[in-house]
Amino acid sequence: MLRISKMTDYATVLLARLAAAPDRQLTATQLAAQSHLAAPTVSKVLKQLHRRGLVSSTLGLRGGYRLARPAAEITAAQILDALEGPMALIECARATHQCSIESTCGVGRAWQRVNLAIRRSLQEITLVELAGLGGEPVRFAALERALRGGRAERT
Amino acid sequence: MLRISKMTDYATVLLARLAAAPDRQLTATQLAAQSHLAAPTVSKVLKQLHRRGLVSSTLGLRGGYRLARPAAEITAAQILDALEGPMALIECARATHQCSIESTCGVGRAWQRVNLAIRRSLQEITLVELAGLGGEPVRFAALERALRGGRAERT
DNA sequence: CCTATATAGGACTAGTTTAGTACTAGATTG
DNA sequence: CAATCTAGTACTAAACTAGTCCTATATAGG
Ligand code: FES
Ligand code: FES
Repeated sequence: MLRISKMTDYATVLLARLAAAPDRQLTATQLAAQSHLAAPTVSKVLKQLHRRGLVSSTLGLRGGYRLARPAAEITAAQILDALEGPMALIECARATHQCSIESTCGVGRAWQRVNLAIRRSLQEITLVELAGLGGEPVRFAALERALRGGRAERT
Repeated sequence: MLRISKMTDYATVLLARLAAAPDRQLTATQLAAQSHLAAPTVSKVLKQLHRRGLVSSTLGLRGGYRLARPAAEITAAQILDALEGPMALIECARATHQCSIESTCGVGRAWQRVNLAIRRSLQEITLVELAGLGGEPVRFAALERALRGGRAERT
């Protein structure tokens, strides 16, 4: 179904919260309350995000989390990678591709290009847009350009 | 990991085979042999493809499968839909979206747009390209347009 | 009419993945 | 030194996937 995991979804929500309060340090408990998510789950996701360098943390009393860098520098692709590892649409696209029928089918290569194209598109979407902080409605320039197919359209 | 299921991968391979022999009727066994896949699995996938109207079948002795319509009229999006149902990147994008935090998060909406954009891109990719039958290398016009970002690039 | 060859459909099982929870350890403040 | 945080890991339950198997039905040909 070409879906992302719930964890990744949660991660986006939490990152959006953090992006909305760039100067404050938020604890896992606070974020859980704000997001209406279970505390242990939130904690798990945040730990993962920390490990992948998307958030920075402070230990101890009065500790908490904050974004490791400005929201504009965090992309959808990075979030996906952090939670689910580098994406590969099909098995054959993985690192050690050992597809037995690769020589004859040629399909793998085609999917890989789809893969790459989607990935690059996701790299153009930042947390600012995902969090809806941009002031203007979310806008995926590249993808929309693709969809319009060159037709000029205003607003 | 944003991946498609093996079944969908198999489906693409099988459809590519059928596309390569548009005038012949191929049995599940023949396709299995050509693709180096297990016969029961191939059969299962073909049945699914038939149910979703991507291939037509002939029963009985000397029966078999063929494409229901020209390869150029079968898109990657249709194949994905056939095997996995309409794609929804996140839970909230599903038919009965009952996300408890939808009002406050806004993230769901953003992902939905990503979802839609990817989907439309997949609709521009036909089986001709996936099967590598086009003569020229696979070309995803819309997606590449998106990636170039308006920069002119030759070949 | 009977048999061999195909597809159609569904049920079933094993395996893998995901989601969620719990527990232990370490850091910081006051 | 006690309270409040995060860090890391391990574990369990549930969901999904992949693959197989069984039964029914349709067709061609002897
Ligand atoms: S299915 Fe792996 S390369 Fe074609
Ligand atoms: S997570 Fe469902 S709408 Fe935000």
